[in-house]
Amino acid sequence: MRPVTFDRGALLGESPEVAPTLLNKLLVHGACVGRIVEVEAYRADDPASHTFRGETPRNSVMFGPPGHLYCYRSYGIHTCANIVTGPPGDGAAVLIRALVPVAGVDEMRRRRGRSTGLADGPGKLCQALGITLAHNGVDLCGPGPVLLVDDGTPPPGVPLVGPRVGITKGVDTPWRFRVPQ
DNA sequence: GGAACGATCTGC
DNA sequence: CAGATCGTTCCC
Repeated sequence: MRPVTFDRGALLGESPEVAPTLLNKLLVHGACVGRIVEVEAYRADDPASHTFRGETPRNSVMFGPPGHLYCYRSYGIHTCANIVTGPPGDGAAVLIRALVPVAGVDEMRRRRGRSTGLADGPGKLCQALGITLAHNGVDLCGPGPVLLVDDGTPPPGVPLVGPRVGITKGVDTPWRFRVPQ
């Protein structure tokens, strides 16, 4: 199958159901391409979500249409990237937690200042791909600088499932999904 | 107006 | 294991 930008309609379901279907899709910025291998689901009725207490200037993109990129600053230092899911008004998204580098590895190494551990964390992958807060709100279904691409690789039949990490509320909700191995 | 708290990463 | 580092949110 020829690589195509992701079908926005496939993002309209509930965040925890959509999240595992995003595994093995490609995130593209310029020459840099990474395969999504770990994600977490967040939604508005979820105390761990940025949207739990309603819309604010920071999280407004999460209340917009699906297929857009929600970027935020974490711990005052890192940028993290989410794919907005559900219909407008839902306040749901899928956090991209890890990528496997596919192309543009030299550029990723240069941005990261190291040769390994390029994109195995939500802050690391944004640095590797050059995703910043300036990309908040861009349409991943195109046209735009950052794209979500389906190259025909299916998601794993049985993803690894577990609790989300780095949060203090909703810690028992198993909405973290990974490609096995 | 101010203080507390992170959906993290790195180096010690 | 603790420091870095700063925007967002909430409370006074």
